[in-house]
Amino acid sequence: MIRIGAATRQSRKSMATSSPNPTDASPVDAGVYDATAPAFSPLYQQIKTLILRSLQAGEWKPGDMIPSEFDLAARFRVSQGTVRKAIDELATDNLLVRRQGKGTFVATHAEVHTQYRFLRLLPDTGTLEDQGRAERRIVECRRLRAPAEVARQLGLRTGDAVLQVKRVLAFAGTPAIVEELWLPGGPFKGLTLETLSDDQGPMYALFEAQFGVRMVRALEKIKAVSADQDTATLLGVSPGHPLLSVERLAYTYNDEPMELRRGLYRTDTRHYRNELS
Amino acid sequence: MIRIGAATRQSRKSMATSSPNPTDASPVDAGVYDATAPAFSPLYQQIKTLILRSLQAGEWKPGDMIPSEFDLAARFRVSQGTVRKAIDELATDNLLVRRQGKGTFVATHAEVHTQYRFLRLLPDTGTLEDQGRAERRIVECRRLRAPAEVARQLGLRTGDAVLQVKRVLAFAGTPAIVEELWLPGGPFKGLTLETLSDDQGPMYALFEAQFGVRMVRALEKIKAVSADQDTATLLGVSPGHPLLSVERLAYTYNDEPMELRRGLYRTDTRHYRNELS
DNA sequence: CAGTGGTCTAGACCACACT
DNA sequence: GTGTGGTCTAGACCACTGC
Repeated sequence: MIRIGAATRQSRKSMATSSPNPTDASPVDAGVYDATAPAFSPLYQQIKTLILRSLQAGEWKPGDMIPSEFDLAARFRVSQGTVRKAIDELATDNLLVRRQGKGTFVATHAEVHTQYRFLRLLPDTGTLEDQGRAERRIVECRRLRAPAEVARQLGLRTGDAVLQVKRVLAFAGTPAIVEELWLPGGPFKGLTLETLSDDQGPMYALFEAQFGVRMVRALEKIKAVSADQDTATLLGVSPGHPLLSVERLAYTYNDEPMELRRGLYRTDTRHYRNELS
Repeated sequence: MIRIGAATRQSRKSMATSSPNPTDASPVDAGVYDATAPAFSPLYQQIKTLILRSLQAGEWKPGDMIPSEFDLAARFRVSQGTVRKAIDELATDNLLVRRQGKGTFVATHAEVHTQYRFLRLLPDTGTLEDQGRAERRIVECRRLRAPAEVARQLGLRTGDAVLQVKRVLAFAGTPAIVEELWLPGGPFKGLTLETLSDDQGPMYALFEAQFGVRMVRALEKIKAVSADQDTATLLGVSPGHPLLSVERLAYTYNDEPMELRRGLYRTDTRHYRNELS
């Protein structure tokens, strides 16, 4: 039954920028048939997009409480249930955190709970607490021109400015991870070895606080490799020792790649944990 | 229907078996304070449990369509919205699959879509289709008594009957994976090397069809190791070659462990893919 | 066409946290 | 108490599938 362009159901959604009244016919409603019309998009999806836009724009920062469901419903001129469904999905994606009785908050990496969402190396025996906090040591922080492959993955052009960081993580004095990071120079202007070294919390928390860059999701490619001479020295193993190679591309809002990282993990007494479901 | 434990809000739901009228005081409502009272459990959670129970009992088998939301609402004497929320969560957990216009179905491993939910080894370049179907070869299938460690992980007693299966997977003629599986003898009574060899589909699909065992989720522990002599021969690499060790404990409904598996993956031209979010 | 899941609303009431 | 998120209902209507 004749659906065109934007919408039957959606006519209501123009409310944010124009009248919520169905009498205001948009161009697409005027009978023009568009074979490439976008698929139907429910109201709550549009609300979700609007909230996401506010997050990106920094209207609410990590850790902030966003307006109540009721307030948002009023702002967007929809029912609370519709806002609710939008927030539900954003919470499922770990962009928002709901706290009953308190409110809904912008997710942040500066919480214990999300602390180990991205670092999946766990001790074979005992608990996380047993191994204590990871001790970090920044080995290097340089500004240079992006090699072709790095540029490609970060969505930059070859030769664009990037930052290269190298660090070692240890548990109870024993080095376990050596990592190399590549960050786009623009968003991370001003990042120095000192900034990184002085910080004690999770690196992604610092990225949020200092540069307004929030990592939202990441893709990892894992391989088994042999330790080369340099890495072997840093990790205290012999050359040739099997190591886990973890290559990560991390994205901020809107699927924009913001960090390329390659880690080499010792897995003698630890393992990379993954849940399949 | 369904209520045990305690409840304020739940008074409504006892309507099926007793009066919905608050005047009928249940023991817990009589002013007795129970410090160990179970936490509040919403109606939709209880519905979820009931549906799960039907799944476990085999009332609806993998691939079957379950009753419509309306029918289930009538059966459980709740509103459609409540059933909806229960089904939503079961669908999120990959236990059910919703198909608009058709119905809601019990998830199964015998679908292309879920085919690679558990096998995460992908080619570094090109697509899944490029590498073609995995060629499977069963090397061994023995019935024996469970070693202590295997028994512990499968929730059996040391010495209980278990099946041990060993197989090799290859892509385009090149072996890439050697796997060893341990299955509890009871649920898998009758499994033979022939059964396994004759089957062409995913192993978990065969488990569903032949033994009524549906794998629902799994936990993997990943390490980097060096190939031993035997493995090196099977995979066509030299001893000492770095390999990915993937140890998986797979669970069926109700978090019951049903399979222990250890795979050794070549990662020269392939990688283990993981999405963090 | 009828049957299924999907969206949206409006309103009532409960649980939880803070003040 | 007030304000927040959480649950539940009842009903309307839309979108998709297949007869």
